[in-house]
Amino acid sequence: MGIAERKIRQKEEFRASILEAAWLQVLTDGWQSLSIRKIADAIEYSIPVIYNHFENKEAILMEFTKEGFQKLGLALQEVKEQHQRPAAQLEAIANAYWDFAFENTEYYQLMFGLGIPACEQARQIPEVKEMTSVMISTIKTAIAESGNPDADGYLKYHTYLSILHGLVSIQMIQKDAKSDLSKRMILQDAISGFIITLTSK
Amino acid sequence: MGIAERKIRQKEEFRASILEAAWLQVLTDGWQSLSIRKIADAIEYSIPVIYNHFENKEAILMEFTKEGFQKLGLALQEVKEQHQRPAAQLEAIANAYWDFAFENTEYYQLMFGLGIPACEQARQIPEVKEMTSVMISTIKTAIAESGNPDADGYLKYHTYLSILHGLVSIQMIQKDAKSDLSKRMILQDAISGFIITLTSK
DNA sequence: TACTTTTGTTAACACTGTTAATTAAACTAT
DNA sequence: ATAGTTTAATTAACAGTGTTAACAAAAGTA
Repeated sequence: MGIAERKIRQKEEFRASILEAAWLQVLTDGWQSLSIRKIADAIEYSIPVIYNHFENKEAILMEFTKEGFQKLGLALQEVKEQHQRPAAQLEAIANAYWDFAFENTEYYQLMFGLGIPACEQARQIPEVKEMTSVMISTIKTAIAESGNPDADGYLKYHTYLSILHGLVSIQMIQKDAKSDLSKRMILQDAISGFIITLTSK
Repeated sequence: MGIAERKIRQKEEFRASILEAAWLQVLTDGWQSLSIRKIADAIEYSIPVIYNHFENKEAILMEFTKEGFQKLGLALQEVKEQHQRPAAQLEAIANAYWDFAFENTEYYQLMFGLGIPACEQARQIPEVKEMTSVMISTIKTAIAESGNPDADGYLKYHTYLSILHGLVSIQMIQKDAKSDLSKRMILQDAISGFIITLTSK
């Protein structure tokens, strides 16, 4: 009864070809341009066959999200093993994380829900500058009054904003995971850590 | 010649009514559900009139993005003025930033390009756990071997991941703004700061 | 060969953003 | 007040999107 096996194998190949065509599209024009019709066109089948293998478009994107986390996990594990001291490991992991994100922007955007069209030109908005200036000025005076007056204000500002944004957007994705209080503790922890490294040398 | 003035005023009112209807829709069902047709329906006009006031849909969303940054900027400025010491100001700003984000999630998502559909259920993916376990285990051993063995590993993990994700996604938005080297310096700065507060008391 | 199950296609539904052509309204000048 | 001009708004369509019901074709089974 190898006939059933072959069917399963064919089905698996079909599924893989869908993902392959979809990923090619994502790599070419970004995940926003992915459409069922384009996939169907690429694999030279009619549209509804795709729904025999994936419940909907979201399921296809979810597949890549999983793949992304898997790849990232492996990459982090790998660099970790190349170091002994935990501090060195954490540094290596951070660098690997960074590299993964920018060498696989499509993966990363899917994994963390990035990529609203309106944000593409967001950096040119004057309101952004006005907001950031509040932060920058505060950080600069903090540095000036600290025991480490030759720290780079802009660098520290980016660090500060990144910590804030990272905290917020991570918590925003995993909505119900934590209590408001424990979320606030994470914020407190990160910010107090930042302030310490900012004001002391 | 008050007639020209009135026209300008009417045009401004029209524009405002479009934004009002659009924002109501965003608040009700999220920015992903916003459509030109729904706006036209809400203001009881035909579809193309909207294009007399906004170049396209993106321009409408951009308007809210600007509004968001303006509101955030004002909120930060306000809390800053309530404190004297820069360190206290930075803490207050961080809290205000946090509050703004979660009291105005629609604004925040627009401002930072968050909200891909596939990410809603992303926390249940097993691959995520496997990736995070690499980080968590490293941090826990770092804590154990440090002079501060009673630190909360999960809390520090969240801080670590948030810093990384914040750095990445901020840099991803403002693509060309900085050189790769200066970006890497920001990463280095943030991570070394984190490690210091992690391993030392 | 006849029957059943699986597989694939056609065609449509209900949406989306955007725009050209056309009509209705408002204003200007005679 | 009427004729001409400019502005405003509408209808209708184009080109897409995800999704699905109804039907036809192929494959496997008796």
